[in-house]
Amino acid sequence: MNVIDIKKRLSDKTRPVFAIGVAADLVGVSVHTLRMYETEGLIIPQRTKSKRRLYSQKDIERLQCIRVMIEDRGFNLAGIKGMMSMAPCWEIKGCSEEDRATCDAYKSSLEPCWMVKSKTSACQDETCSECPVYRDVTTCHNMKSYLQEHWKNT
Amino acid sequence: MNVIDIKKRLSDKTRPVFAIGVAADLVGVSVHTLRMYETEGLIIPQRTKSKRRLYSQKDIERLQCIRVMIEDRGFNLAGIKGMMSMAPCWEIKGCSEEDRATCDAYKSSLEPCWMVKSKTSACQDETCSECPVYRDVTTCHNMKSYLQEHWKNT
DNA sequence: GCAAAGCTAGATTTTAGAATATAGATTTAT
DNA sequence: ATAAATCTATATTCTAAAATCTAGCTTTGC
Repeated sequence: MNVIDIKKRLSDKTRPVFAIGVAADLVGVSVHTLRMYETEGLIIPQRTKSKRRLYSQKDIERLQCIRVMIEDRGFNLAGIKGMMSMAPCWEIKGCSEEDRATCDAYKSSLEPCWMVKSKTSACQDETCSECPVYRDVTTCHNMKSYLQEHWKNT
Repeated sequence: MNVIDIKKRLSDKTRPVFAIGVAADLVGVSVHTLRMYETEGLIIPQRTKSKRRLYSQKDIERLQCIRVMIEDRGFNLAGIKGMMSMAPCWEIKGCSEEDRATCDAYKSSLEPCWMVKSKTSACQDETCSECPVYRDVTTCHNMKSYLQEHWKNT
């Protein structure tokens, strides 16, 4: 690997590099809190072979957004999850009519699509943490204009 | 007024008829809680000449929705307010480019449009409690599909 | 006329949920 | 090899926001 490759790897913000203890320090919360956010469906860290969590720079930014929603805007975790559930995943993913008819994420708005168990063909083979629906839904940025842009492009 | 007129008035769900004490009983909360929801921007009851609150059947249903969000889905008031702020009011009201450029509700997603003070010409003369943006945004029903329908029609 | 209900404003209490701690096992890194 | 960090799962603590209460005044309705 040459110098350019190394630079690329270092600048890849989606590369999972931080152990949970480091991530907790960076975000300013306890490791337990990070696990709680994961249980609630707000964040999906990568895992090592032995199931240890690894967070990317993007994950850190996502977590900082979650903190903004909690500390500055007074949301609780259920509210953040509810906001994240507003994303029109079927439009973003280009689901067919058949996909929509059979997909729980299309029907329900009680949880974000990445928490829905029965996925349709458009999603079942994709890792949710790499999906644009998950990646782009960071509620501390202007969610309303995010939704607007996505509906406009359809 | 004839019998038909009387029937019409009785069946008008937007007619403000319940004093705050009655409304609180119907919803199952204290009068103080209803005043709190109003302060938070979740409900806009009509007022009598002497500033007493009057709630319609629609208001009762709206309040029941708020209770569902709190009790069943675990939202707090900030979260409900945040969800209500997602409505694309400028599309629903058909705001011009100029309206959008000057309207705080278009720019911000921190509060629902009916809480924004500086209103654009499309709204400044309308009573918010009679506006479709306010009326149709009841977060306990499927907010996601509500947003979808509104974007689709634009 | 007066009791009941409503008004605003502010203080107080309660409680759910956010955060922390504990325990026992496993993995990592020096 | 072993100390530090992480894992899951459960129990406990703490706090902020939801709800209630108080006070003084006004309106309503019998």
